[in-house]
Amino acid sequence: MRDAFFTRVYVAVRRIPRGRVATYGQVAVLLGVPRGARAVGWALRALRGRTAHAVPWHRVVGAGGRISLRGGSGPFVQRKRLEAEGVRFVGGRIDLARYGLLGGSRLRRRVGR
DNA sequence: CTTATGACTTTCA
DNA sequence: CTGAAAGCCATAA
Repeated sequence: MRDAFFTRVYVAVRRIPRGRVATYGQVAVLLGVPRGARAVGWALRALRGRTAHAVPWHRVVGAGGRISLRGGSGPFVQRKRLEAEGVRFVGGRIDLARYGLLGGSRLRRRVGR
């Protein structure tokens, strides 16, 4: 089965719940390619030219919760969309511990500190 | 098959 | 923290 690698990426990204984000590396791991972060980016990049796509690409960020997109209005759009879903940016970064795909910690109920 | 590119990640200075 | 370099994957030419 050598179906398009893109399809797998899109499926994985679609699995990301609303209000949550995942890193390229995480998606790559889910696909079975821990080091295929770049490949994931390549697949998402292909969406740019697509008109209709049900892929929440804005939920995919770089390591550390930082937007990897560069140039153009990409970064701006992504941030805007994430904020619209409830994702909070702190210092231009996202707290993966909370909004991360595997964010064990949930909002509300401060763990203390 | 070889090169080049890129929405990545990690490490070192 | 910022910047450069190397490593890894998939695709295009």
